Amino acid sequence: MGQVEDVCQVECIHSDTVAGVAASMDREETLFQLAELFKALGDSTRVRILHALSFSELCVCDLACLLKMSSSAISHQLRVLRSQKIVKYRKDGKNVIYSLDDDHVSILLQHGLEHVNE
Amino acid sequence: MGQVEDVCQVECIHSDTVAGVAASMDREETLFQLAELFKALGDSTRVRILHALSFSELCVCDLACLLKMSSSAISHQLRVLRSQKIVKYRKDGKNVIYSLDDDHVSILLQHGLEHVNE
DNA sequence: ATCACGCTTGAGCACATGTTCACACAAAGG
DNA sequence: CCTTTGTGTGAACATGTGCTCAAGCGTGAT
Repeated sequence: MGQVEDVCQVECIHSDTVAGVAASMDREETLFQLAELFKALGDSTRVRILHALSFSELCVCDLACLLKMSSSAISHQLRVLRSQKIVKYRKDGKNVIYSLDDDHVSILLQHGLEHVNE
Repeated sequence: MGQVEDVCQVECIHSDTVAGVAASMDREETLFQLAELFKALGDSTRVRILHALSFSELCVCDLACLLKMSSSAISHQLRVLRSQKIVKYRKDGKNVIYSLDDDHVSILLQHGLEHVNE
């Protein structure tokens, strides 16, 4: 024992408040996806990619050039961003041109920047 | 050679566009802090904590009870959220009661949820 | 076809991260 | 005083993550 009892038993200090909040909270799965979304945004390289794409669509090579990183590294990160539908892409000959998927993303970046700038 | 050349040399496909974007981008430090903010939001436990706090202020023990986790684990995560000024707290006797720091946080959660819900 | 180029991907490795455990600390009550 | 309770923190461990390297795939040009 110790790891179970430490969970503060079934009810705790303000059990009525806790019950109310528990009833109001969204589904576990939804919150998990929300965390996955923020996790995808929570990397310096990916933030720089998205910030760049908020000004103009760019191909992988352009991004690599802009961020001074290998195109392999950029491609790996774009894969993460694609998996969360944060960026979309179109093919143009040999190039693959990426852009932000929708304006939700710009809005998130904008509000995030406002928080950072106090 | 190989790791340097792979950086796509100094200029790449659309060098004019890249130059324009490079001129428009925010400071590296700002974007790093933005990534740190999203990183703090990018965890399932922390998202659930914040979502709960969006309904009501709660003490550590309440959160532990609500999320069925040890208060130690909750405390560790609250430390991360404090470091990014995402939550604030006040002391009430033996209890420490946490709440969202400002409405930027609610807004970020809200827009994030909208993105998740397509 | 052959080649070059832009891009993607898997393996590997160094490093970061989340939880548990044990302990320490402060406040309230005995 | 001592004990209990709510909370914070460091070490340790397992797992996750980001980059490099090496390869492979498609497209377009020679």
